[in-house]
Amino acid sequence: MLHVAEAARVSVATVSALLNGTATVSPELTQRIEQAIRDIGYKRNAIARSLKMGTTRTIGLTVPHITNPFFTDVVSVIQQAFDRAGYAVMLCCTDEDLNTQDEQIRLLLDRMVDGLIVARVGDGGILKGIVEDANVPVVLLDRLCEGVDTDAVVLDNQRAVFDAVTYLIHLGHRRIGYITGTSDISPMHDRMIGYREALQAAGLPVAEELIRSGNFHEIDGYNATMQLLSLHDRPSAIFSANNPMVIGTMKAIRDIGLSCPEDISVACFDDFPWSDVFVPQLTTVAQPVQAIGEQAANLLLDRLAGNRDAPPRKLVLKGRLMIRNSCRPLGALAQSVSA
Amino acid sequence: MLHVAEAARVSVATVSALLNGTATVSPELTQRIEQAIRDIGYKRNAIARSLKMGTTRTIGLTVPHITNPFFTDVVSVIQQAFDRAGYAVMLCCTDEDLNTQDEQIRLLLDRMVDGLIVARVGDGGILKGIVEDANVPVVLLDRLCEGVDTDAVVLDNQRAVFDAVTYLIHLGHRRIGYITGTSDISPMHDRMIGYREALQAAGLPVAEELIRSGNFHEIDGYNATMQLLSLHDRPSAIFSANNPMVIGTMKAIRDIGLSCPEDISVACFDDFPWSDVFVPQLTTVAQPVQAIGEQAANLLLDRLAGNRDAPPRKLVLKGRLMIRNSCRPLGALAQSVSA
DNA sequence: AACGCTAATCTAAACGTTTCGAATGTGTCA
DNA sequence: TGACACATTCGAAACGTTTAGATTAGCGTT
Repeated sequence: MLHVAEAARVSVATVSALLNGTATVSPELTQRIEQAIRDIGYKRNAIARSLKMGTTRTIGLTVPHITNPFFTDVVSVIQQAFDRAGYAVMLCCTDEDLNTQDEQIRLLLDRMVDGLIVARVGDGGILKGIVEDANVPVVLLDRLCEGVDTDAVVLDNQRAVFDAVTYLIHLGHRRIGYITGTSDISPMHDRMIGYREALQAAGLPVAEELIRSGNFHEIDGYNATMQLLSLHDRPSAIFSANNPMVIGTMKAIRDIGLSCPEDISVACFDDFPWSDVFVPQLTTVAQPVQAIGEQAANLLLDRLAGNRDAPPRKLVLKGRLMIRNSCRPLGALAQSVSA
Repeated sequence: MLHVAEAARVSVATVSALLNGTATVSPELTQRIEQAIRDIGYKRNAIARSLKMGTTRTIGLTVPHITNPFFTDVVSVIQQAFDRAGYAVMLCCTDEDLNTQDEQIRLLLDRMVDGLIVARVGDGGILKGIVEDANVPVVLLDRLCEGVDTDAVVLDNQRAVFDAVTYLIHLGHRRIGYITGTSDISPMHDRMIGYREALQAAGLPVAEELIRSGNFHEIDGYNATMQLLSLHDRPSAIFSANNPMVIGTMKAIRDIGLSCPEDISVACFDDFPWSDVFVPQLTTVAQPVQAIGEQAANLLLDRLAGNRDAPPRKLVLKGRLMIRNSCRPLGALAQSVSA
């Protein structure tokens, strides 16, 4: 900017005023300055600007795994939304590890991000302190966090699983296996409640041996399914509360020599682009990823626009059961269908 | 830092020296400073540091679509690699649009990223100028760019498709449909050459009506496949050079009442986690995503470590044909197999 | 006792902006 | 003609660091 000012024979203050439109500058100087900018190929240094202004027009986004199709989609939507608003997005993957998350949040804060969108992990770690200090607005994504009172966008997980399991019950299933991630995060907790309540509402017992948990990875789904299938009174259906884990479920079913849906019905959380292309077409609970991403972005953008004092807003969106053909009717129902 | 210095009754220079280890400071002052840092909860401001140092420990990464499973995986690997090295990653999605890409690169450069990894779009746009000015190192990912001479990591696309199409020919296929993305990017260009050469090497004619192109989206694959399947002498196999488009291919086959592989064989580029779980298990060309991401990160980290003057390095990795069961043998071969 | 050496610490300038308040010039009005 | 308002431009401080060079203190030598 100094060079531009010299070349245009004006002060840096005038150049700045022109660039920001903070004061009127005469047509003559405008002309000279613009010429100088072109000649020099000048680009305003956003770092210096950030230092002075205290704002970086950058936000931080942390998710457990970007390869989880739910997060892939949500990240994509969020990125686009902030791109439109002229913000850059720093992306971090926490790998479901609390220490990693804390470290990354610190990294982002050091870099003076204007806001944070967090699909948190563990108990939230330093998040609590950050929200309380209230210097940078935080939006919780997908997962609430006990003791952290801030904007959030989540799914009505309990209801979504309740509906899915009720659907299985209506098909005639009585023993329904349930595979969950670690229950320290709210969606897993709420989904489990949905499962139990659906059974109870139908007057069915909750058999603890049908509930298995793992650490969100394909291999965990595989192992959990293997255990369920080797039960002497094995379930006729399995619901997987996590998308990557259902891949393991399908592989286990195949490896054990069974087939879906003939021998065992399968449904899972989170839709994905391939789900209605292949056989079996998987019945899933689809999250409104577009809406989730946009709402999260909007909440944060609203705070960034200056609306700091409004009380925390919690948006709860509805899932949608995508009924395909990976679950088959049992007993009397099966006969009436096959007849 | 000023507050810390005051609280510890030292100068800011001493605090800085301690924090950076650039000079020895006495045990006594060390003690006082560390205490003050704890008391105040001081965090070093990375923006001010960046301004002074001219480095942000942040890199920019642009890809066309993060939802394309190839890019999802590569982005994930790259993010992890830079995270380990203490760098933050700014992610941008260009949506296959050159103007968007130019704008995002400018945005990243304004923010003084230390380096750039670009899966470019169109003809590269302002990339050329940036590489020539050589202020910030650039690594090309997946796609080379004419006239842009810099580090790059790409696949041997020609060879990969050559192998895949040759495999189809060995199965007895003579009319092989080919669906490509827009040919202005190097992988699409090279893959097409691989297709043509495989046919020629086998003494087969290249029938132009069997070649269709689209814009990388599912719907384009759908339309292209519909056209191929309504040819009066329709192909017995289809190779899709792009992963998202193959979803459209599968849907078109289903909608038209055919089935894969019985009526038509399908193979495509890019492997994905679901490919060996469902029916048909898709035969794909798997890219070594882990290696691609790591190599790209390493090339850039090497430049960032100071190795600026080495000539551009171009890494060409090999794809791997994952043979599953979406392609069936034809003619005499089919009989010998079914016998 | 004066000197030089080393180690520890400090002062102050710089990085590239923004912005406040002052300075300058021009035209209007009494 | 002098006072005043207004529009335009400028000088300089500030944002929070790093760092070169200056200063100081401590200590062994001669």
